[in-house]
Amino acid sequence: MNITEVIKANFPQLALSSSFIEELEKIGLLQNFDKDTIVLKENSYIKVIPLLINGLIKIYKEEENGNEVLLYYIKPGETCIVSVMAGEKDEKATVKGVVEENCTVILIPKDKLYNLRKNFPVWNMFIYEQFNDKFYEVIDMVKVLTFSNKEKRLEDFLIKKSELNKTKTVNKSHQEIANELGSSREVISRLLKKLEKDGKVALSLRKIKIL
Amino acid sequence: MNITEVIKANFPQLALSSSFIEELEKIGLLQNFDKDTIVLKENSYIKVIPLLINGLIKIYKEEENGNEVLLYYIKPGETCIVSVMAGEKDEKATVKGVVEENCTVILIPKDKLYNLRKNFPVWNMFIYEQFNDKFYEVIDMVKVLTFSNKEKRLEDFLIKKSELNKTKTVNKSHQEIANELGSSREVISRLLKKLEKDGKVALSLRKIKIL
DNA sequence: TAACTCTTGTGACATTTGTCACAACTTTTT
DNA sequence: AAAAAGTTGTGACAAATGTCACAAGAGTTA
Repeated sequence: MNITEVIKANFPQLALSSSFIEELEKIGLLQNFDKDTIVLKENSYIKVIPLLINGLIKIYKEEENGNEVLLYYIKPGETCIVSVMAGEKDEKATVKGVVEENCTVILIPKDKLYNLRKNFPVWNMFIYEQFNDKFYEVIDMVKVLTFSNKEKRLEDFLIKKSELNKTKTVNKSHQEIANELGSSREVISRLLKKLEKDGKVALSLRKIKIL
Repeated sequence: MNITEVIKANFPQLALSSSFIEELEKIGLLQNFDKDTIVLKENSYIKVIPLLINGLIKIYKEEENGNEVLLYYIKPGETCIVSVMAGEKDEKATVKGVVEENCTVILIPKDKLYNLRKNFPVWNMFIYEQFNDKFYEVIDMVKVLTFSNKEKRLEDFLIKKSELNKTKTVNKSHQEIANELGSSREVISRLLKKLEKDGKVALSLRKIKIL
């Protein structure tokens, strides 16, 4: 597996520029990360930017008291925009990132970012698009949080997560889901039971099948 | 009032590049918008991008049924990033923008964006920063919506709004606030009464004074 | 000043969500 | 197989929020 190949396969917009691919061959580094690796720490400086080839990364916000909220997932073909920004501005991140499924990534050293921004319009457009996508995802989340109840939020979460998995099941405990959605285990259990009664899901231990 | 002056006064990052200012003198257009002008319509294409010199623009999301959620305000020194993105991608916006306080803006035609992105790293950095700021604002909103009650959300709103106004009062009816926060008038009235009892605000008709 | 419109106050009640307590069930470890 | 650890189910109750109904106040217009 070499960089040119994986870029062409996963980042068609970037592959449009052959000079960009050449550059990436020079500065990029292929690497794997195992599940549960913390790839983005709060309050620490960014050294590298990942381009995700395989796997799944979860980006979330943690409160002082340990509560967390899921913000979004990074999937193959995407990068971590909060890392890009923190890198460009040489600032600390204020969100956390953890590997949800074993990952393969291309790492780009932070100090190469300026050069990419200056010389490769395709890179800038890519960043714009990435930012835009996640921005709208989070905006949509604000909408759901404002107008919908937990049941709808839970349904949204299950559907989105199962789409990312490309399977019809979500393998998480009720407690884990409660943490990601900022709710309590009992509430999630109750709502899941309701969804099961309504014929929308099938429940088993650590496994929710979407029907 | 000419473009070079207002750029230097309101957009220091952009003013770093004299060639950028020159370019803007060529393609930019100073214009005023009155309160309540709709500057960003849902489902319509973008023709111009605004750089805000004076005033305040409200960006919000509207649901099918007419409900709305406030997303953020654009203040002097900022641009409308959803417009920039929609312009760059030639897509429709999915949020709305309305003038909250009479505005002066520099308008940049949409079809000049590619050239700016290609030739002016300061412009790209500016867009990155704008995106980043609003992204974190919305992320913060997700956090508040997830972990805080309406009372906290209302307090946050009042403080943020009064800071933007640079006065200690917010001139809105309870109904208007309820709309922006996606709640009901009665709830907002009750919570405001509570904040008044707690000595945090003083209430009069269409006027909330922060103490 | 009277009528009208917009705005605010408030009680009563329903629904949603959170919290506590505890039982039961599954899987893993010993 | 027994014990332990992790997971799920559920009733009871509390707190927060939404909804309905209606009254009262403040400003505007006739």
